[in-house]
Amino acid sequence: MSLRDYERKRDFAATPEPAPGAGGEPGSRFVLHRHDASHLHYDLRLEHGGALISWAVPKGLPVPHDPRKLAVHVEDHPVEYLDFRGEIPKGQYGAGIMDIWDRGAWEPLDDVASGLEKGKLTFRLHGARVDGEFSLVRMKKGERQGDREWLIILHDPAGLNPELATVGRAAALPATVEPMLATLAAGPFDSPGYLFEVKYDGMRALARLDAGGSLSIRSRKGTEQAPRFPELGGLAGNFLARELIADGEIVALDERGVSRFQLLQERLNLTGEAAIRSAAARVPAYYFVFDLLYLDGRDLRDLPLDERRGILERVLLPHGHVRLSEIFEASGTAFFAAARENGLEGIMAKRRDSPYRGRRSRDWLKVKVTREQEFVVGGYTAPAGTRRHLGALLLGFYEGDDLVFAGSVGSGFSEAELVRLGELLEPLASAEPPFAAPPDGRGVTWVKPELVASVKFAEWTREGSLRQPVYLGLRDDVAPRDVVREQEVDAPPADAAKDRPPSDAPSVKAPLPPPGKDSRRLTLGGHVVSLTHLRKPFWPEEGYTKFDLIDYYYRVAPFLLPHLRGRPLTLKRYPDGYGSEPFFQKEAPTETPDWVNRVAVHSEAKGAQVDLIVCEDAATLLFLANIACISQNPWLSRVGSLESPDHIVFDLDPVEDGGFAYCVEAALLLRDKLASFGLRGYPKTSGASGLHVYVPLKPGYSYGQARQFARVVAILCREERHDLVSLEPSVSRRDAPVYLDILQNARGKTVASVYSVRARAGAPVSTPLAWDEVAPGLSPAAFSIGSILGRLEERGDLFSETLSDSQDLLLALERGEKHLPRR
DNA sequence: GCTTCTA
DNA sequence: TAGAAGCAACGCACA
DNA sequence: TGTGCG
Ligand SMILES: [Mn+2]
Ligand SMILES: [Mn+2]
Repeated sequence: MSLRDYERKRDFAATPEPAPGAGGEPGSRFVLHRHDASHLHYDLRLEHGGALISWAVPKGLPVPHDPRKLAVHVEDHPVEYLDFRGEIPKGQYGAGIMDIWDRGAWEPLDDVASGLEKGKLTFRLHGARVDGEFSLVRMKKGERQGDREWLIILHDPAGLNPELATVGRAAALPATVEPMLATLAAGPFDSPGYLFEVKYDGMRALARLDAGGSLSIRSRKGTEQAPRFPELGGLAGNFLARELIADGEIVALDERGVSRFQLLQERLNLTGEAAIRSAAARVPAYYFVFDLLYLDGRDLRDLPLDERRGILERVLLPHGHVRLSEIFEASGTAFFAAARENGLEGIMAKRRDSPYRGRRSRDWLKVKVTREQEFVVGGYTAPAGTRRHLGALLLGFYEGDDLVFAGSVGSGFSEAELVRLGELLEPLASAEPPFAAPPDGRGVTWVKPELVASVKFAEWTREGSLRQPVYLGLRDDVAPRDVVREQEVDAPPADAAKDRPPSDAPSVKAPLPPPGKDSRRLTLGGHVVSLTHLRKPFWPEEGYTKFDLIDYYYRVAPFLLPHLRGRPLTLKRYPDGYGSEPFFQKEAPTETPDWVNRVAVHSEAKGAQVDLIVCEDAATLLFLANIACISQNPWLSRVGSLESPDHIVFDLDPVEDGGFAYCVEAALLLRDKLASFGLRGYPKTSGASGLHVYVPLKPGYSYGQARQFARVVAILCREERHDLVSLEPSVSRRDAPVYLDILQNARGKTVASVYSVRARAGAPVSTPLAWDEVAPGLSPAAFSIGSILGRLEERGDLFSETLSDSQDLLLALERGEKHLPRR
């Protein structure tokens, strides 16, 4: 079928629908339109042979309970229709609102041409909402509508995922929202608790799309930007959403693809549609989206950043002028170095667990390559020599109600900019200096503090003025009263949860609803996790099922994830429950969803790189629980510094069953030995039979160094209590009731993490302890999936300091020397 | 628990 | 088509 | 260089 029918039915002067165009590269995309015309229906369009083969699907896609639905074959549409959404005016063909319900790639499972001919086409849709196998089958001739009636049949009923409708909390679309602002950080840092992102150099903007399709794009100051950027008018076509609020940065890109505010400037001082259109052609703007605050009836702002980002990636289809911000998961320092090399302005570091708050926050940090910030223009000096219009701008920032003088900037102006500044400043002239403590006023024209300029500079002098300032441009998206001196804060500790008011402290999640069936699909952070065999007994004596294991990990995730992030895992799987034969697995199995993070590690045996799973989010944790990983077994080091452990582990195992009380005694001995080096150890039950004591380390020690130090401490313990502590790896030669194992401090070795469930009777959990709990009477069985959540709610994460209390071994050795026994 | 190989 | 196999593998310490 | 250990 050619596009002739399509063209014949439409008047392109009257409908916003696209006229057939060049077509572009051939592909195999599909779109499912929701078409609110005389009857609400859906239109499925499959890209093939330079056009879209189209079916009207009156009752929508087939669903599990109704897997066969009518589809009416209609005229081919041009490929430009893939992106189309809008209102077709009354009187036109197909009048009504056309919206994109899903789209993506389709994959024919047999030959398309012959399938169309024969009347049977089987294919998969890989959309953002739908991922499943379907057939289109032509019904027998002779019925009404000739041979236009087909059936669309769903083959795998697991295919559809409406779960995004329950993320966040129900709320009406807010009329306005305040943007979350970042705090300046002193320098780059590494922390698995943070997401690192390109810092775009442009104009911050919140985009709001309502159910009627109208788009508003607001600057930080709240002024409407949409008319300035007609190329962003199609933003709705980039989102699988009917209503949304997104946060991002409008930028102009240089030839290397780097955003530069100076380029965007050309777009900011225009009036008149024609001028805007021609500037848009010369300097196109792009909107880089980095956050999603609202989606189709759900307010997402209280969700952690990780989850918001996951949902954003799921509903945003980056193309054209709307893009997704670039992030970097692992090392902030490495990313910063790369950013500097590539001429970026800097990087952002955002706490993964932070909610979106409409104010300046330390949860978002910016690390700048060059120092640059906004200043209020408070006056200008007369030109000298050949310079015209003005010499320098006098700059200030607000401290409370006072405008504080910060120096003058006299370079960075083009001739045209001098002219423009002269025109803008003249009417603002004022007899009174705006500064609270004005500098020498000779030759200065004071102005009302209304203009805001962006200025780059080398540093602040001790007197509080700018060294080597360079003018970058005016910006009208920042209110003068919001201009303050940006104060640097120190890089946060590696711990995501320390130095943090309790408002954002983790809390136990509400339980998942109990399973009605044996399987279920759950959407978490925009990822769909398939949960299976939910009613399989995993602890038959206690009546715990696999669902109970999954539910436990779901609820404990806010506490556990900070301890897992960045660490490769060794999987130990018990498909038939805690008493069954487990098997180990390192390489991510083929069925691992593609959204699960991995790190490539060289495998000696395979002589190749092997992808190990790194658990960064709750969805991954539930995937692991579903494949019967009862405990989580992370490395002692993290992605980015895999050769360098961030803690030492002392593993205290009772040599004989029931020897836990000896472990308690040995742990107290160990604590004292560590204290003699000035070190703090953090105890937890292993959950199985013994205790673990962690000593968090400063970055940079090798596994060998960590182990060597652990050995020194272990030997001191043994020397003091031959009768209590054995260091003997050989089981048969242990001559004391506790084996103090330091050999786990090696690359690739793992220890059951804190909050891990153990494959033991009663489903015990590895539980952090306060030292005063490490005392006679302590029982590891007291902490289990049935009992630990209350404790967590009450006491918080007693292990959070293992992520921040990094200790220096050289210092420890110096301090310990005086306590060492004489040889 | 799930994929892939083998009979 | 049912059933079985596979799914770590490396560093360390001591002999 | 091999074996036990985790
Ligand atoms: Mn239609
Ligand atoms: Mn142990």
